[in-house]
Amino acid sequence: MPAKRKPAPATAEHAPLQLEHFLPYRLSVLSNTISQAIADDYQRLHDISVTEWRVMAVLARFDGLSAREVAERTAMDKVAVSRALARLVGAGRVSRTTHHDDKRRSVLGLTEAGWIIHDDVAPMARARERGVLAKLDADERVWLERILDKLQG
Amino acid sequence: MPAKRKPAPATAEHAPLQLEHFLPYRLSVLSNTISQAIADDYQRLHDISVTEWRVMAVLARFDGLSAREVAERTAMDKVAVSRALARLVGAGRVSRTTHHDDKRRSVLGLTEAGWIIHDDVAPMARARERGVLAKLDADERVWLERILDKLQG
DNA sequence: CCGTTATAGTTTCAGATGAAACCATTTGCA
DNA sequence: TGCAAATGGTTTCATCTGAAACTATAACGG
Repeated sequence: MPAKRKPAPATAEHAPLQLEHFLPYRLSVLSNTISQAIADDYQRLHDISVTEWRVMAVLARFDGLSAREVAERTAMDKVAVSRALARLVGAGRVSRTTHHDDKRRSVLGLTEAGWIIHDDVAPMARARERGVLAKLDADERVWLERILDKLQG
Repeated sequence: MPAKRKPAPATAEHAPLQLEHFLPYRLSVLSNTISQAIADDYQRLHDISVTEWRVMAVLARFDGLSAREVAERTAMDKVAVSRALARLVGAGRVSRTTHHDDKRRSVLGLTEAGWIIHDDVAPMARARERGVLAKLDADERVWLERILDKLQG
């Protein structure tokens, strides 16, 4: 943590933000810390990026999605998804065929190799999540769930 | 192949993550949504990036910091800070002098022009924060505060 | 003092990113 | 039908990013 410093602003008429109490900033720091810890886990073991992992996670849950649907479910943009898919298909972790009715769409799914990686990474991700939640008691966990639901809606 | 897509995974032995209930993922989406909304505000009005705004916000609060101290307080890396400072100083929004005792350190602060931008952006950022918090009732706001404190510690 | 090590900050390089242009296919509708 | 608009997906381009190398100054140990 930073050392002590001149606490007050020069002139009283300005109203500087206090980042350490500013919700958007706190969420950003917290989120980046947690996501980075998980990413470190799987980047060390498998050669895989955050975007690639998100694509794999969603294909593990929903088989046969198109690229656009993957983008929707991961909240990533379609360029990022396209590139992640190129790498994943190239590495034999995801299979891609063309939709028989609509030749624009691809039909995506994990391959056996993809499942092996998934089954290794998913428990690590869950363990990290548990590590975070362990800092809260049962009440707090319930409230957090509820608060996130409301903020997202 | 069964009827439509979107069903459960093929084999029951896999345990796919449910991203929509996975805390790290939800935090990431929420945080990005909020931060992006604020960034849109000030990028439309002033030509300023997220990193630049963070540097300005912290200098508004703590005058005379060095670049390293800014990096600490913003949780950004020193390369990002260095580059943001180069642009800010170039644009006359931040002043930079050399520390009289230690010629390696810089001594940073907002200029008048910097303060004008700060005083325009800070209220917009606060308004966005209020908009988010307005989705919660008083109880929930208290719990959120408490939960963030515990998760960060 | 002098050499080693540590620190502040910048530059370089190589990869990631997103907006917009692009191609192919499908859909809407006159 | 036929053609404009919409959609799925990829490529391009310009920017952003962080790790590691680098420069300059300061601190430390003998």
